[in-house]
Amino acid sequence: MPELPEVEVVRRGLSRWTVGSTVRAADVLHPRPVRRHVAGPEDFAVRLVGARVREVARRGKFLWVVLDGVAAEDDLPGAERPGAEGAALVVHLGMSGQILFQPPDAAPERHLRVRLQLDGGPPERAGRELRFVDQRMFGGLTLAALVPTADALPAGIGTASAALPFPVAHIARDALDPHLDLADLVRRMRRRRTGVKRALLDQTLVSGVGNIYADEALWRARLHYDRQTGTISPAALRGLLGHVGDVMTEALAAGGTSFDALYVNVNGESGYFDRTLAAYGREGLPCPRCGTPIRREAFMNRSSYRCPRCQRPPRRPREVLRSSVA
DNA sequence: CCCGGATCCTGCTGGC
DNA sequence: TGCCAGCAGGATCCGG
Repeated sequence: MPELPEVEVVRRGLSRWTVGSTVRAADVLHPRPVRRHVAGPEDFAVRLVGARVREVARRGKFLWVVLDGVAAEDDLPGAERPGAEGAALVVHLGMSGQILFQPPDAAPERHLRVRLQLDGGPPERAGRELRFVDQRMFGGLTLAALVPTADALPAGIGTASAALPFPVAHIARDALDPHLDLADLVRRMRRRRTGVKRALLDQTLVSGVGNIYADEALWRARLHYDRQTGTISPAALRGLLGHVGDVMTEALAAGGTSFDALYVNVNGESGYFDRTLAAYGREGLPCPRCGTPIRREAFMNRSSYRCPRCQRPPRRPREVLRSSVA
C-alpha cells in the first residue's frame, strides 16, 4: 500500500533509471490503467514515442515524469490554462501499482499493464524496459500539460519548477514538503467540521498520508481518529503533524536501507518498516506504550487501529446533538 | 461549498 | 470440496 514514503522510493528509482532517456516504444496491455487519458490508449502510446525524460517529481502520492518532445502538447488536458507549458507523464500507484525495470525478454508479470522501451539514459541501465504492473488497477498513467501553481515555489519534491501536472493541481503540498505552510494547514484543519483522521486523509489539505501512517501518527499523538478537528488545540495539531512527518521520515529511511530501491512490496508484507508499526495491523497485540491490546474498528469503509487506553473516544463523537436539538 | 458515502478493481482468506 | 462474503484501500464522483 504505497503512501508517501513508498512513492518517494519509487520516484528515486525512476529518476535514476530514466533521466535523459527517450521512449522508443510504448505498449498498453490493458486499457484500465490509462483510463484517465481521455484521448484513449492509442493516443497515449503514440504521443509517448520520441519523448525525452527531463526529471521525475512527486507531490504526495502522485509521481510525474517531466517530458520534452511530446507530440501535440497543445491538445493535452490543462494546455488551455494560462501559462501552461510542457508535458508530463503522471503516475499514480493506487493500491497495488509497481514500477519495475526488466530486460525486454523477461517473462511478463501476471499483472503487467503498460511497458515502455527506453533508449539512452544512464549507460549502466541501458536495455531495460519500464513496466507498470498493477493487480487491482486503482492506479494508472496519463499524459497532461504542466500548469503554473499559485506561487513561485517548487511544485513538489524532485522539481525546481513551479508547475504541476493538470490532474495534480488540486493536491496540497505533502507532509515532507519543505514549503508546506504549517500554520495555514493548522488553521484550515481546524475550520473543517470533521474528524481528525478524515482530515489527515484529505489530500487537498495535506497530501501523502494514507491509512497506515494516519493511524501511526494518531497513536503517537494519543488522539482518537474521530476527534473533531475544531476541538483540538493548534499546538496539539502541530504536534500531530510533526508525528506525521517523523513516521514518514523513519519509514522512508527504512525503505532506503533495503537492497533494491525500485522494489516496493505493495501486496505482501510491508517489509522493513512494518516491524516498527505501533498500531496499524496490530489488532489484539499489546500497545507498545501501555500494553493494552490494540483494537481494530471499521471507519470510512476501512479499518482503523488504535489503543483503547491511549486514544480515548471523544465525549461528543459527532455533531448529531447540535443538529437534532436545533 | 462542504461533507460523507458509494464506487471502482482483483485476489486472497475464512466461514459454512 | 465449493461457494460466497468480507477485506485490502487509493482517488473520484455524486447526492444532500
